[in-house]
Amino acid sequence: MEIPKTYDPKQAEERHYARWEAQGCFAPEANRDPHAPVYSIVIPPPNVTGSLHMGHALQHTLMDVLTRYKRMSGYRTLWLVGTDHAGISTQIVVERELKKEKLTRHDLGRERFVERVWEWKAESGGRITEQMRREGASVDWSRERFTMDEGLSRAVREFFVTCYEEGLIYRGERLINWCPKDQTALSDLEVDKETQAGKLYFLQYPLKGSDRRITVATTRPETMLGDTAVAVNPEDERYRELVGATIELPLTGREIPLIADSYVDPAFGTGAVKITPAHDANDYEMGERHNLPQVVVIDSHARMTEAAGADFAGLDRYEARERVVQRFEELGLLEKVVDYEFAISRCDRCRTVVEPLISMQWWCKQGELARRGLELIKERHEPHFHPEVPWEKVYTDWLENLHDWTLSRQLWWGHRIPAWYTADGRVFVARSEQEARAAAGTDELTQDPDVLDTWFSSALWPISTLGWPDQTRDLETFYPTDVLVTARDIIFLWVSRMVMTGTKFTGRLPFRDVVITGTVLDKNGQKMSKMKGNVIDPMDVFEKYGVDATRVTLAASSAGTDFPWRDERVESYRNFANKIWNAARFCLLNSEGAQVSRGFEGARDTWALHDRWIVSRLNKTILTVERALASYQFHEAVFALYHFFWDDFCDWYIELSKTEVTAAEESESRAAARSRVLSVLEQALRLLHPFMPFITEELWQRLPGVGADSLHEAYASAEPTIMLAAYPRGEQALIDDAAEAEMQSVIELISRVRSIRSEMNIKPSEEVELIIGTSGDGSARVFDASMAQIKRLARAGSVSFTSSMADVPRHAARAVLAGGVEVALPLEGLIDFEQERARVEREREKLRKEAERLEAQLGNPQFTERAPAEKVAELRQRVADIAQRMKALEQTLEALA
RNA sequence: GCCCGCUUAGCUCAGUGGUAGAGCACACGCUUCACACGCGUGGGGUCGUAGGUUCAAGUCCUACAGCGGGCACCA
Repeated sequence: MEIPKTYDPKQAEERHYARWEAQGCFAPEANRDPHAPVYSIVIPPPNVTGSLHMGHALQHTLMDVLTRYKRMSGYRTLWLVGTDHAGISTQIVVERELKKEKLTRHDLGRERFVERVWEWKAESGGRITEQMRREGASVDWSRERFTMDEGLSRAVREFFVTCYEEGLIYRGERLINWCPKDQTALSDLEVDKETQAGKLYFLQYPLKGSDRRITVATTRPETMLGDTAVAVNPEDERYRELVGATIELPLTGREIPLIADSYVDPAFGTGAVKITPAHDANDYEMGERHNLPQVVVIDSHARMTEAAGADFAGLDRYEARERVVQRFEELGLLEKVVDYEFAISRCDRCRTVVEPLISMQWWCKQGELARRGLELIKERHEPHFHPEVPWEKVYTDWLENLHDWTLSRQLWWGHRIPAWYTADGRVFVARSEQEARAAAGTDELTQDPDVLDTWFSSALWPISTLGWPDQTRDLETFYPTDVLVTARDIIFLWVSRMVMTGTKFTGRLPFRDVVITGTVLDKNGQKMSKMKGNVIDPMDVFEKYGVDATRVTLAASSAGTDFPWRDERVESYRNFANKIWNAARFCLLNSEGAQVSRGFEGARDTWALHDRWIVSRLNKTILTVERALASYQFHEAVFALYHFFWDDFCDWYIELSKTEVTAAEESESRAAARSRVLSVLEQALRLLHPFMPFITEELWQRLPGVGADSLHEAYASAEPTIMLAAYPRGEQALIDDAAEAEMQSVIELISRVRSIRSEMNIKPSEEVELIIGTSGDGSARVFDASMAQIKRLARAGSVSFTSSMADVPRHAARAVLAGGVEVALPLEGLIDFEQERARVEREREKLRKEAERLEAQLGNPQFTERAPAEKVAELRQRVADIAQRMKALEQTLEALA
């Protein structure tokens, strides 16, 4: 059999995914057991415009690990996939395309533009799904959904209309976040607050009928053109007698009142605040309280309006700022300008500074929708966040402090708001235009031009993808889902809103668990961003190191906290993949006459020590993996598998088995040993499959004796594939602590001999003689049974036992093992007595210190009284062991004297 | 301002009250018939600081320091 020495990921990756998909392995229907338990996950739908980033790769890896694990465990498993229409992002992308043709969306008109977006989606939307195939994501493509599919759009209308009828959705004029570039309203969650170095301007306003002036401080002087009051704190002594006075607002000729409001902080600035109800959220509220007029001086393009006065109309907001400041200076009304750091809001799509504007929009009341979710998290900790700290609290705090949600967007791409208006301005909200016409009693209706926030349809994703509002079989079977795996930045935008819709429309939470992953940072711990140019494309990493290595790296790094991406790390897992490849290569090159299925036939007491040991280690590993995955501790599962495979299986088991496995003569025992090694390998491949789907399939397919019989019974009729093989179950009965202890003593013996060899600079090719001194406690029997292995791995030509170390030649290096077993290597001519004594004395000193510490602890009556009896016994045992070893070391020193 | 997280080997990080761990890096040796993307052997730690709880603290509590994050209407 020709097997290359180095694993080439690409050829495996290209072959297997297409086959799995074609054979329907990903769909829950692959499972033929009518009583199978159900496991389901819905993917957070990536933007259809996008390409995968490291965060996706991380989340998808975790979801795929869970999905493959549950599928192999016999669950009827659905990982539902789809993409999001991503309103603003997609519209921007297509507008950018149009710009290349020197066109704007307005040139095309709404209908043609929307067609154009659909065309674009048809051409480019497949990129992200192709990338998901590359990742090995075992999603069910037969149920792929898009948030603008007819079914999902129907769900959106149902949601909207129901809430409208219940008074949860309403239309109203309020101050909103407006993006002057994208020309749309944004919700509070779609703007990023940023601190910025700027200036604080102190402007003086003259009082009417007096030469007094009142000074106000502002970061946005241009808004003074829209001031309709100045406010002070009613308790503020400095201004008390001025309340009610009239101010002559400079540059406008307008007269505005000086009012009192307890919102004003007397300690900040001058204690007097200019009030611009049309352009500031706080001022808006104060304006409502005091019935102040709203003077709109900035328009939707962030330019000054006619109302700003002839000198300013048409100016950009920043030009206007300069000119206002200049005028104040000319008038002698600019008191001072100081450096000041303040927060500005940017559109999270285009980074433009948003403008607060008063605008008519659709809103969704959040309080009532959130109530059930709040009860569940507070009373039952549902959904259960992983890690629970800090996300449960973050989520709870947000639900407790909700503002109404701005639903409408002034875009063309998205779900059109299902509201129609008559010529005289009456509004009809309905599931269809026909319904609206019937209700209005006229066909002369105009539909609201706005579309809904992208997150509105996302909020329905777990139910709409399964068929809601119809009570479909899928909805019945797969809802609620088991777990949601996502990033922290959409806990509010998405997670909380799915909870609202899920509890409202089904009475149940859409998922039991929520796994919040950390963020993948660059190698310096910086957030990746296109602007910084430090983005690592997962496709490049796949290309360089292979998909499996990348997946394991991500799973191993995901302890819930952010982590820097380091090539060294993925390199080490690339090496791991190669290790797996070569271990399998060894097994296959020595597989003649062997079969996986014949691995551990026969009574256990006929197995060799290392066989009982590896089976015990294997089962402990399986139990660890089970426990780790049940609590989403992916890194723990990876570490357990990595160390089992590399340390236990490769470094020890294969080496311990080599004498038999590589025997030149064909024999029953050689075939049996080969079968056992193959069988452990095969179990390990199954265990690794959810993390490393490609290499495990590639190798599994080549193993002798795997086939239809290897499949989980739920998939009995399928084509053989490791992804439908049964995931190993950990069996307590196969854990053999005695075998592990015995094996440990053999390993210690070999390691100590190797250590001496290394210290004594004995060439690896040179064989040594070993004399083992045992005190007749049965350890001689253990070593004797593993004689061939000890000889091979310690490179010993001969091994003999003695009951008295006094017989050992003086020219020997010695060591004392746990349990007082002694080992000596006669090394005529190589021993420097002085040096050897120093070595032994160092060891004795180490033991003496440890014994001292332990004895002090045992000498403390509070310890022996209060600590658990087993702890005390364990300590006594250790002290006894040390005493025995010390005694042996003393004798060794005497022999060297 | 409020809330939260982190601080463990040179680096990046695991760590469940009871003998401090991994990967990488480093040092020495190795064409040992699966693998140099490897094998063997080593060195390297007062677990941020100061208190407290406990028989016992890297682990639990309090304060402080440094770093990072989230929320917030201070002009």
